[in-house]
Amino acid sequence: MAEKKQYRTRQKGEILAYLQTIPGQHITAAEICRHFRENGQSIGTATVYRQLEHLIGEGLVNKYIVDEGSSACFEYIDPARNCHRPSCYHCKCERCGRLFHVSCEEIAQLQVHMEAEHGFRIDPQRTVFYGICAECRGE
Amino acid sequence: MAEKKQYRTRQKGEILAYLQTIPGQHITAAEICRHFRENGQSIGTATVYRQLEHLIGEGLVNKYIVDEGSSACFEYIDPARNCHRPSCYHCKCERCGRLFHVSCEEIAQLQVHMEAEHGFRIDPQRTVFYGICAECRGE
DNA sequence: TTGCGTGCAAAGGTTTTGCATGGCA
DNA sequence: TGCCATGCAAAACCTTTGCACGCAA
Repeated sequence: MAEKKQYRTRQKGEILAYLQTIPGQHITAAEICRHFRENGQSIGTATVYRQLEHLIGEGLVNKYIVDEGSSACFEYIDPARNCHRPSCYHCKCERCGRLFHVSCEEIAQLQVHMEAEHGFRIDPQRTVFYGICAECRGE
Repeated sequence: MAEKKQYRTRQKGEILAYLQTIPGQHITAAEICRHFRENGQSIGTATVYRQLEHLIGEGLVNKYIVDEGSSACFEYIDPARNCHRPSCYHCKCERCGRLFHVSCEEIAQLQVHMEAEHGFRIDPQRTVFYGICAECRGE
């Protein structure tokens, strides 16, 4: 893997800094653009997409396809909180839109089972459980 | 829910009939269009999308958003085989792009666990496991 | 100076929508 | 005769790409 030389630019720094203020939250490329536009520091759409791609490559950001027709969601992953350990998964509530982290023995077991019995090695970083969260079901 | 009156048309019948020949397989709207174009029975793109939407509403077809940039996948659900039982999930290989069905006791158990312990009711229809399939790992 | 990054606009691809026409009941 | 369905094209939408210029190292 050839490590490409990367320059530090204003846009790159600002995008990362902004994402770090909302770790674990879903956000679209368009929303990132809007955030900077409203703060008077406009960043081009293409640049946002290109920087997000870099961050994904560095493992700092995950990308999720949540709905059709709408745009993809990006999420900052705090490396310190080590949220990408093997059995840490994401649950997305289809009603309130919130994103939860789940990490437990049962999921780890399923992961082992899937690989042993079905030959399928799950990628926890990209896999998202969709469903309804406790609060939304209670109401 | 108001049942809308529906007419039986050539296009509707042909789309459903074609999908029924490939139950459990994934196909895009464009591929459906191409199939009919090649058989000399052209059906407009808009019509295909509109009919697929009807079929989704009737529970005969499922729609999956697997990747981004590419088109959505549709799949005929045989009502007799009841393939949308609670523990039927999809696995998408990130390398070869194939989409597999998985239905086993372990996943069903995880589903129960997630609801009991984490209060999260998984929606199997929308959840997709991403990872690497057996063949791609073996090579 | 080198060459990556940026911004704009245009292109690319998928899906939706408007509108006149066609066809089922 | 109603009115849903169709087809075409245009629109809407998200994302990528081409290109000239800017800027970090």
